[in-house]
Amino acid sequence: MPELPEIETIRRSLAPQLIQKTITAVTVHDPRLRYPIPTDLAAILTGKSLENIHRRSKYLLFEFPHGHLIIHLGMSGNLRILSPSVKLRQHDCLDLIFAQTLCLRYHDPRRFGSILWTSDSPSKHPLLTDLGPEPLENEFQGEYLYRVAHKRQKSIKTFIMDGHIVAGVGNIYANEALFLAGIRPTRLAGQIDLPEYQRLANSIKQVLTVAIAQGGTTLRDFTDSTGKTGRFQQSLQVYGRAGEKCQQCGNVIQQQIIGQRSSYFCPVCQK
DNA sequence: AAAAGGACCTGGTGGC
DNA sequence: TGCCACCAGGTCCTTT
Repeated sequence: MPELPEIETIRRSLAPQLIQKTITAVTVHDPRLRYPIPTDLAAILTGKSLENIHRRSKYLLFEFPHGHLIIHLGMSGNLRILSPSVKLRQHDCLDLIFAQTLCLRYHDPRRFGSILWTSDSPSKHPLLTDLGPEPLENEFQGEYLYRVAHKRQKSIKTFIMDGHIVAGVGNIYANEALFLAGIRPTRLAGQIDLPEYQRLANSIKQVLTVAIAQGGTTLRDFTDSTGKTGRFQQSLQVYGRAGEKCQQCGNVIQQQIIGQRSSYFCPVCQK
């Protein structure tokens, strides 16, 4: 479901409601995610106060005095804040009750998500330690992409969707950023020059920044923790628009599978 | 080392 | 209406 802007939107909707509140109950309804939810989560969290919520790539990091709860939503996960009396639905996996009144409920039909606990620095967790730079940080620039792409033979689209190269760019925003930069998604990463990479890095920053400002992209079911949908789908230039006219030049948007993922581009605007 | 493909899951949609 | 194939916002693991 969610890429960086959607996770950031969720983080921002959760933070004001939950920070500084104490967990009064924890219930694991169904531990079957990509990795099983720790069975001792209630013992770990009950009575602890949430100090902050951070984001790294598509991971949400819930900071407690003695460690971090790491949550990844996979393809179909979502987090809602509900009254604890709201009835469970199928695929509800976990309830965290804050201050006896707020229920943070994790729901995930496809069960590709993860809920992990670490008492160490989250950046040292095996799933996070090898992640690439955050695209909205200053260290992420075209020069960096150009350097790490040296002699790489994979498509540029697959390359920027690799979280070990740059964190948080998924299928929607990879397509959109390549359109904005005027780069064909099938080009090989090692054959793109420095000026193009500078354009691409700036396009990634721009598309993610605007998407966050719009509350993310709702294709079918994304909402923030209060149930609000995103608005960025109205700004999509190529994703999901195969057969429609390019809004820049009028030519027909093409669709092609690249690295097993649907890809969309304008054959005129993207060289 | 890097690339390609499979694997993990369920649900919605469109075709027949 | 029913059945089936295909598709989906992610990412890890195995094989080549």
